[in-house]
Amino acid sequence: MPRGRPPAHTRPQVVAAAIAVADADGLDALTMRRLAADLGAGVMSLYTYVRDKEELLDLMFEQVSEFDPAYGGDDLLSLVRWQRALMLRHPWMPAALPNRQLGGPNLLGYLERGLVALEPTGLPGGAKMEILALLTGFVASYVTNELAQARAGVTDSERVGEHVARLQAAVASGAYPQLARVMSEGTTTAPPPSFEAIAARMIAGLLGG
Amino acid sequence: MPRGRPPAHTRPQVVAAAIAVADADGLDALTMRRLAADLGAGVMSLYTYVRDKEELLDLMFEQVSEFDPAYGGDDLLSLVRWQRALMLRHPWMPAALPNRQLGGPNLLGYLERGLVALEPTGLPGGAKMEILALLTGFVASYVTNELAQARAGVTDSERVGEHVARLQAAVASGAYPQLARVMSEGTTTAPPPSFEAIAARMIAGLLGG
DNA sequence: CCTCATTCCCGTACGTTGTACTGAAAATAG
DNA sequence: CTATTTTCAGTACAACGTACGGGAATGAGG
Repeated sequence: MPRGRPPAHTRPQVVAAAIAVADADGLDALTMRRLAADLGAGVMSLYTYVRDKEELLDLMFEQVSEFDPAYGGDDLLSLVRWQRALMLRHPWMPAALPNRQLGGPNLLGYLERGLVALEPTGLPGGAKMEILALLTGFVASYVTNELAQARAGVTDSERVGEHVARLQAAVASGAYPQLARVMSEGTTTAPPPSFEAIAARMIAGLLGG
Repeated sequence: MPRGRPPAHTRPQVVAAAIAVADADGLDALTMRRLAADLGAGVMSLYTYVRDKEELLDLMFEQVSEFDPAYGGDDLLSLVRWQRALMLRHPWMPAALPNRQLGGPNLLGYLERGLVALEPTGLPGGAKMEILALLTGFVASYVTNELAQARAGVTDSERVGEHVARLQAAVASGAYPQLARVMSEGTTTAPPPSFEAIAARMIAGLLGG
């Protein structure tokens, strides 16, 4: 039987609460105090379940990254499709991606699947790892753009307002004719190619098409 | 004639000092106090030259991004080559890339050049912007990997040590055979394809090759 | 020369963050 | 009971960005 005072929570519970905060209010809102308050716990109690905030972020990634076979099999396009779905559901992932360490079975499973998919290429291991990292970075960039476009018009935030003003002033100077054309276009034109198409071409390019 | 007390520094000087700190000791070392100390100024004096730290980072990007024609002309491969050189020289750029606003002539010039290069594609403006953003994200990912590999073996840092230990434990479980192969390979195999090759294929892929 | 308006300098101070320290609280084992 | 072990959580600290406000240094007008 376990000795000592019984834990009031479990590690997955704490991590789930952190994910909920980040999903709802963004990564900046995820502070140890906020998390403790949401759990009804003392701030320092969290450190029973987590060494520090970095580890908490690692665990959030791991917990969120259970592979869903609905997105396909062990080919790169399926993996990338799955990553995009994850990041769209959890918009904090791209920003938290740097400095992450993949330690748990979910993320190691993803890595293994990616290596399997790259097996027929016969590339050296380092090159495979690099390709997987580049693909993840690509998905993060793509989703970041996607989310930024979804926020366009909704957010004003003072800061982007000034940015747009600066851009328009620069355009008015006449020194950037192509930029002027793009900005006058608005969003009325046809939508850009789909994620599937871009991702497929990117994979082909990375594999030496 | 300008009235009032004369400034003790100039804005480019302040920005240059900030770049020097980040180049030498990393982005985390770039605090307002450290910057003020390096300049021999009071901390709050910095806010005469810069609205806040975000703007300082924007100005650092702008100041660093003077285009060097030695890297080529107005084609995408030249632009990407130039971006990589910048990021290798200033390793803090990839990490500081999110939330940046390109306001100055250097960065707007880069944007204009990129749009010119994409002109023959006939794509809508939004798609052009997206391609440029994705390319920048790709370069940032690539350089991040490059720098991480350069640090491999040099840094131990306690945190990566544990990471490697976890990986080896996972590999020892036998559940990840491909990962095991890659880790046993070491870095003895042939180097991965060059940046030029990967970048060229990525551009071709993004343009619909 | 004096005064005033203007501009920059910068010490102090506040709120927020992650987390080290410490001791109380709650369980089991003997 | 007592001892041991584990978790809980209040207090406290260092570091951060920066708001505030008064002092200092200049040119302009009399």
